[in-house]
Amino acid sequence: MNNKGFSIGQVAKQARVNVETVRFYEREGLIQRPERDTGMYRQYAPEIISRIKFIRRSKNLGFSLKEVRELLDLRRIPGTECGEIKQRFQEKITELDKKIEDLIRIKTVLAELANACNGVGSLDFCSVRESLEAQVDQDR
Amino acid sequence: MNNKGFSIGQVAKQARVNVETVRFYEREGLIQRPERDTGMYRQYAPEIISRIKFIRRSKNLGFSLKEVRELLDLRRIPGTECGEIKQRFQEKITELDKKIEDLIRIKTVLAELANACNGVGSLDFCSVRESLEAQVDQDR
DNA sequence: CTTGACTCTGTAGTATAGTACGGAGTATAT
DNA sequence: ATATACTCCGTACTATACTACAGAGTCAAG
Repeated sequence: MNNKGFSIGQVAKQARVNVETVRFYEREGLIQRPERDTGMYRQYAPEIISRIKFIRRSKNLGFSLKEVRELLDLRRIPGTECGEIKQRFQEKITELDKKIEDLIRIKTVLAELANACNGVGSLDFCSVRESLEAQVDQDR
Repeated sequence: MNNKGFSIGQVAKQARVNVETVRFYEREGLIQRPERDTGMYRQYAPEIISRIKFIRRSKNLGFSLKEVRELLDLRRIPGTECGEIKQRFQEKITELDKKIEDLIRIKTVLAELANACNGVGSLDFCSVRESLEAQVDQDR
């Protein structure tokens, strides 16, 4: 080993995933194939850790790995004009705004449910229903 | 058929899922078993549609069906005090806030990436790296 | 009273996202 | 030099969340 970088084990530990997941992400094209040291061990630059965390965060927010890959690949579509790239980014940002809205909506439902519980014991089902119904016809 | 309610097909169509999914959610305890008509067909009250949409929205935001079930079951844990229920809701709301923060963070990354693209052609990788790195050590 | 659309139950199949494992090589500490 | 820990590759297994039948019953229209 000529240690000019992180080993896969170190990366996995710091990104709080396991080693197999790092290799899995590599196979799936979510992270680049790293350099290898003399003994064929993977050598990672520290940036990989934030990248893996980014992937995990995105996944945690309901993006599929395919979507995350698209997100990360936006910046280097060969032969694509800057304007077009910006356009695509804008679309993604709009998607994110929609998700944020949805989260706020769910939060509102929960807050209402929590408040509906005023007396002792069980909850008034009517208010639950109202909270849920307020969500109708948002469609998607 | 004695039509005092929606059929499973009508519900599925309105909630934009397919019929099998409605039955699947029933099996998984995410929606209640509905009344049956004379011919053993399921009869749904209109509220079911908003409930299914709520489930879908939550899923789209990275909650597992198990988590959604927990969310929906919060309001009727037998023998649980109101204060405790409220406490649990508060925990969930805190989780949601975290997700909202994460989304905003991802949005920031994308916005920065979009801006990094100023000239013509490919993007400056440094700014990409910076954007990603700004995310480090948020840990989860 | 039959045709076609819909529903029933149950089981099997699929896609996604990992996770585990076997057998072998590599590195380091004693 | 040898035990222990780490890594390699490839394949197999798992959980989650659907999705697709198969074979039978139900319903409404013509």
